[in-house]
Amino acid sequence: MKLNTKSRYAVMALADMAIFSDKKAVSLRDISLRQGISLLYLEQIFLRLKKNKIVNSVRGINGGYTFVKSPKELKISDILLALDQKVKTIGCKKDSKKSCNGKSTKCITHNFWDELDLHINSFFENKRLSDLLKNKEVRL
Amino acid sequence: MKLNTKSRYAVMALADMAIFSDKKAVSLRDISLRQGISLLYLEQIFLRLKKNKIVNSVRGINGGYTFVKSPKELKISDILLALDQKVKTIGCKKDSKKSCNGKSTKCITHNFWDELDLHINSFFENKRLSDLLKNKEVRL
DNA sequence: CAAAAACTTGACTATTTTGGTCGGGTATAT
DNA sequence: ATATACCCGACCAAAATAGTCAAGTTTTTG
Repeated sequence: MKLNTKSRYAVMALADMAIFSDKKAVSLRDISLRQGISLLYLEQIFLRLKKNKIVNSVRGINGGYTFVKSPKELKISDILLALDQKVKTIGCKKDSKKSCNGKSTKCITHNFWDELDLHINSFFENKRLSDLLKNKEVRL
Repeated sequence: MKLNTKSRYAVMALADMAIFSDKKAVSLRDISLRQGISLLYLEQIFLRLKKNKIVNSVRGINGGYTFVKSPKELKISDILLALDQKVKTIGCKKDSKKSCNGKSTKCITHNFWDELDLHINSFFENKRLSDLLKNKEVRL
């Protein structure tokens, strides 16, 4: 079980933004250089962050991205959601026809996976972006 | 982020075994039929469970698999480990040359991912197979 | 003993997901 | 004007996933 790079890079990039955003917009180029993430890939990621109202964009020569919510208010779960990465450990879906494995009843481990999802998602729900930056010296 | 079917089926199959093992070995054929998992796939899974001392096998006509540890003692983390599925949310490794993204320092979000791994793994560490079966009516 | 049930094992494969890149835009500050 | 930076859809190679296949071996029981 692992998180994909898209989600990971998104959190990294936004953490970077949080550190370096002193009112001004932060450009992807800068983030790319500081965090070692491909610029083109970052564009793809920020497209979705923008669509999901995590960031605003500023075009033009001193452009870049700014936060919609402040890092203090921005939940990690919001970020993952923007990238379609909510945790769904299993396939047991509430399909109309069959639940779980084609049986009419829930599979024996169903409740367990539900618990797991809850356990993981609550972690992301309770973390704000600003929490990641505590005790971080800023490296320039 | 999702668990693969191998781990999922392993837990399901072992839960099934726990319900139906009244001293006797449980055959994969029975598990396959009850849980709707491909027999051939189950074989692949149980091969690894056996190699990792989660189950013993009994050959021959009334053969099947039995538990090495009782379901009361068997941790879910043991099962996942047998299938190489310990949680490792990210790539930040302790490589000798570079940590995280090629920088000499840990990436800004490193501690966060460590926390996440810990959070998830502790869930699996604290669950025993027998815990999944509580409040379960046995369906025949 | 023969036959069937059940485990053993490695190799193989189709599909999907991942992790990006490419190319051609558009907007805006200086 | 022009350089910088966002915008966006299409594309693609490689890896992982989710199985299947084939060809066994072992053991019980009729």
